[in-house]
Amino acid sequence: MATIKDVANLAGVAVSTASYALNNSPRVSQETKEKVLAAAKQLNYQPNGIARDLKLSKTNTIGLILSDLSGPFYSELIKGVQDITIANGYDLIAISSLGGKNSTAVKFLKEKRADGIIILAHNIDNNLIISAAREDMPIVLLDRPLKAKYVLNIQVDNEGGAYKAVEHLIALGHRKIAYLSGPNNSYDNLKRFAGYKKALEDSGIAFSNQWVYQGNFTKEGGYHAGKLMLLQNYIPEAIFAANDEMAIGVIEAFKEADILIGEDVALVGFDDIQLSEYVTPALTTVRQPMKEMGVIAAQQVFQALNGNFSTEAILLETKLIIRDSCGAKKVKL
Amino acid sequence: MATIKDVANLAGVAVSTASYALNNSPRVSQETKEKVLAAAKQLNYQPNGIARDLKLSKTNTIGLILSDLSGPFYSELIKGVQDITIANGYDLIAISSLGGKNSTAVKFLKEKRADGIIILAHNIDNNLIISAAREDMPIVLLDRPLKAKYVLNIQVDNEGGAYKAVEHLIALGHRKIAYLSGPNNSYDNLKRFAGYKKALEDSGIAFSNQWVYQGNFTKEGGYHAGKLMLLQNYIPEAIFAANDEMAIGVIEAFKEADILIGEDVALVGFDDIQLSEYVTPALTTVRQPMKEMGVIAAQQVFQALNGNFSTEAILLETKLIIRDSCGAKKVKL
DNA sequence: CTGCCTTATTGAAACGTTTCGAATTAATTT
DNA sequence: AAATTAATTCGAAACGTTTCAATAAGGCAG
Repeated sequence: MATIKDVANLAGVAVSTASYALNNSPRVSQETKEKVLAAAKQLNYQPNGIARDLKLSKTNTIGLILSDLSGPFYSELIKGVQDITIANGYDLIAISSLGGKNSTAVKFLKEKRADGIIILAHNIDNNLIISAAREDMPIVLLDRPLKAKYVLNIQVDNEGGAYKAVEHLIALGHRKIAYLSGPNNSYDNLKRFAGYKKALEDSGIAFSNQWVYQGNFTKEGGYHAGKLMLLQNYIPEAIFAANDEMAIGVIEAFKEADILIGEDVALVGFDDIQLSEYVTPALTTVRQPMKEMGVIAAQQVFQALNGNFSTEAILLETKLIIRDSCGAKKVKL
Repeated sequence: MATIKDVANLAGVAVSTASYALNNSPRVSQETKEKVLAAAKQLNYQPNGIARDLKLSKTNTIGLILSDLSGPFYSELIKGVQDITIANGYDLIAISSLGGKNSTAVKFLKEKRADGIIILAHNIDNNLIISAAREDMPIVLLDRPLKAKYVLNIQVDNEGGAYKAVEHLIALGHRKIAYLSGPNNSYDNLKRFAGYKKALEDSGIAFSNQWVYQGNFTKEGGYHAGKLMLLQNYIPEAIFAANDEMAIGVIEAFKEADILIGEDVALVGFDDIQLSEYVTPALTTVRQPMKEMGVIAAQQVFQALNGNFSTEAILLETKLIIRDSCGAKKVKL
């Protein structure tokens, strides 16, 4: 692979002039500029970006860390982030935090391989984030609050969203409302649980622990929780699932037992993933403004890179999307 | 940020010894090793990965270039690739080819920012791929054939898959079978179209150009094509859509006109995206072994990095997944 | 013709690592 | 005690850029 040195040699100039010429600096004459460009072309010269990054201590790249690159849930988020990074002339790369201690994500954080980082991955440690964030590598955290220097916070109003969902179920006349829970170490899950409890409380419904089922945010988890309800022969009047994937699992489990969701039991999810609209019955759910979140996250990164660190956490509103699984439409008829 | 030089100073040793110590080389005594490690800890030293990459001319990273990071279609592929890269101790980063000439993907290719590249993105130019591929950066191409040095080919048997799908429709008694087409510059689409035509031919059905509708591989495209059929008042007996997203668009269009898919008209898609199973009626489709493709692609990269360049293109088999939209299940009853 | 400003070019240092070969010291063998 | 070998440590070069400060060459006014 030809280096700038080869180009300089072929063009008969110093490497510094070659560099200036290639970067179109006004310091160099038109004549030599052409000479250098010709040489570069002849040698099929491609600058070594890594050397450049090292010299400039800048990568021109924003890293987006996700807990699992393959989740369908992130599409819109990525789109939002991408729009802004492209508009700012930066590169975006997506990184998985899969693999724990020596995941690519951890390496990226430690070794400052990007100029800014956006994280939506519960399995990245707070301490790592704190020690990795620097003035020239601000970090935007999307799934939990963390007050630290060079760390920015954006959250969805999980508690409010859950409140809306459960309030809706209560308005439909349900009292025995089960909570299908995500992992307990998930901040999102905790907040949604809080919203659920608050809604019950505000309506004077006593909360009971036996209404809580663990589903781990996965479809399988939801399926098993549904099966468990059936086995225990305890079917609640309504179920609030802390995310859509689990809700879809429940639908499958109940379908196998010929229990009609939206009639025999009401169901509401959270997230509004693409599937939710297509599943039968269509899932009533709480929509998160994922694209907006991506846009704002990226904007925050660039603002921070320009020295404006907004200190206060941003809270994004959710929206209840009423479809068929909660039975509301039938009630109205 | 502390550098290795600072560490060496604090530990009172030369930079080279510090380096050896940090890399746990046997050349350095236990005693100094501890001294250096202590100094590193005290300074919160983090090695600069970019400098390391430059020195070693190696990034320990595999790049996966996708035309659109946010497509739901890639989940399984990514999973497969990820499994193998992690197993080999490499990092994986996903890159979008969005943005044309100065997309991140192009930069990655030109500047050799990864040790190997996997591409599933029709908007990356053949010439770019040819000039970017090198012994120390092999490229695996997933969506089209390209014979070039250091370029490896893996394809899905698009033609065979399409053939199976159309053959199935013919076996169900249909003769007037429409083709819902993807973009004409897509190799995948061309192959699927070829399979469609061959199946017709082999059954002695004359092909007609008016059976071809353009849907551009998008749901909207499929929707409009469906609407167009309705407007023209020409409903075929069966439709073979060159991908699932278009098929789902058709379902929506026909649903609005109260035409029953699976009864009034048979429909088969291609890809078996996650949605296909959940849509109503569930979509009969041709499944691509996406995860397997990812696994094999990654394996090929590592083999190439070890000097074994398999020259022959790999062709992966597809599988017809029969669900409700083709009406086959009803026929059997 | 000297001195001074422009303009164009250059050499060298720097970014933060790794690693070769040499140098120093300690240990072992003869 | 001298010579060889082994164990440590070190200095310097290298990876491929960018950019500062210095130099060289013209051009022009005095």
